Amino acid sequence: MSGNSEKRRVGRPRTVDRQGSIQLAMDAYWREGVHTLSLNEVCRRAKLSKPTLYREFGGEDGLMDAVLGHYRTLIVLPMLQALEMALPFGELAEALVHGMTAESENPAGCLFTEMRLARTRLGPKTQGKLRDLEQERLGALEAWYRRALDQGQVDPSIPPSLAAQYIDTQLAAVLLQLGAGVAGAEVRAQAILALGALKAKH
Amino acid sequence: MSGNSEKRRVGRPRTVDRQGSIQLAMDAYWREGVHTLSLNEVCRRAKLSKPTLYREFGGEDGLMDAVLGHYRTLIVLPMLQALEMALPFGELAEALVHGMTAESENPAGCLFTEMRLARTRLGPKTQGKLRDLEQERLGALEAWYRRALDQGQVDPSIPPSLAAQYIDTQLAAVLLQLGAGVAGAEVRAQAILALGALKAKH
DNA sequence: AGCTTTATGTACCGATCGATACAAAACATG
DNA sequence: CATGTTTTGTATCGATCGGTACATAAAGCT
Repeated sequence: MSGNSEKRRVGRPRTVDRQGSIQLAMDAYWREGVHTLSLNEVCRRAKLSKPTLYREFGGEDGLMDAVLGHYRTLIVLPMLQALEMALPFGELAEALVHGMTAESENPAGCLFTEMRLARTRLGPKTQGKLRDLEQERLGALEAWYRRALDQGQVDPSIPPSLAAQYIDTQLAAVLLQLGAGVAGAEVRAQAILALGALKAKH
Repeated sequence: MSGNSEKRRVGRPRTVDRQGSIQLAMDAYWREGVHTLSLNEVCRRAKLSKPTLYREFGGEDGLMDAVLGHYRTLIVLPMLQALEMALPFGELAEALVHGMTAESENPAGCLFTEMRLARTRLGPKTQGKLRDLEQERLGALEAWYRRALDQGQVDPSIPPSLAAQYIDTQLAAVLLQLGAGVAGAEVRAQAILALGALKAKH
């Protein structure tokens, strides 16, 4: 039972650039919206023929699943890691909001947030990965809040699970407003006001 | 030039029930989502043949415009009038949130909020009416905040225009979460926490 | 070279899309 | 009742949708 995963392969070798296509698809979904692109248009953007998309990803659901995974490693994980920084709650929160509202090469808004808003129209794989991402994010936010709680920086009367949901909601609102074209400064002011509600009264 | 608007009419009289169709269309859009229904399906729900829809409303854009107008008089205006009540800011805010998160015969979420999130996919008339509704709503919220300011109930360091935007954002977040299936109690707790950030410190 | 195996995209499928031409229906008028 | 006028929905349009059969290309094997 030597698990020789390198199975013997003969015939024409693969030439499909999966990672490249995933990147292109992510760009397209991000820039033009998840639900505005038909499958044909997605194929055009990702430089995939339609049968290749079905062969490699099993359909649009599989492609979105892969795109979401790519988005996680590229965007979500770095943001969650930023939560580990040893900064006072208020400062880290402001830094976070500043980072989100700053000018960026990426399109405004957030693929993750957009998908969350219309999850019923997503395939089962994509919905599953979306749920996983939400859990991961909520967990990280709750851990952050608990650490701040230990240091007396936040309001102890707020349950950490509620606080995590609240932060999640507020950060999603930031991205939504940015996506809708609201000016960064205004969004920032609102977000800082909202997150300030969590700070410890003294 | 007697503006006799009652133009002479001969021939077959109209049998189309505009108001009824608008109501049916609103129900359908609300319950099943604005962007999930094809024009054919909308016609089926609204009990309109497709040519009738084009004749009476000029297309889906016109129908949505009419639906949004109906929604305004039915849902938005009563809510804006509730802001006129002579209650302390905090109490009125809580009452508002309670009203929104309470069980209702209407579908969860909000047609207005859903349209705002994907306005780029709406027709020009609908987008225009959407902008008008937003202005009206923001104006009412700002007036509410100013009144509360006069009575020392809210934080004077927050500009009323920012406060109005903030409240608007938070109420939209409430409806979004409800539409996503989050439990009413959790949504309520978050909203009250968020709106509490506006209260005057003493 | 000839054969086998795998990868690839053209070209096509039926269904449905948004949009409209037009004939039948329903009434007022003469 | 016959005629004129307006309303209404059937039946149809070309385009595009998501999805796939199949001929061709490109490699290894003998």
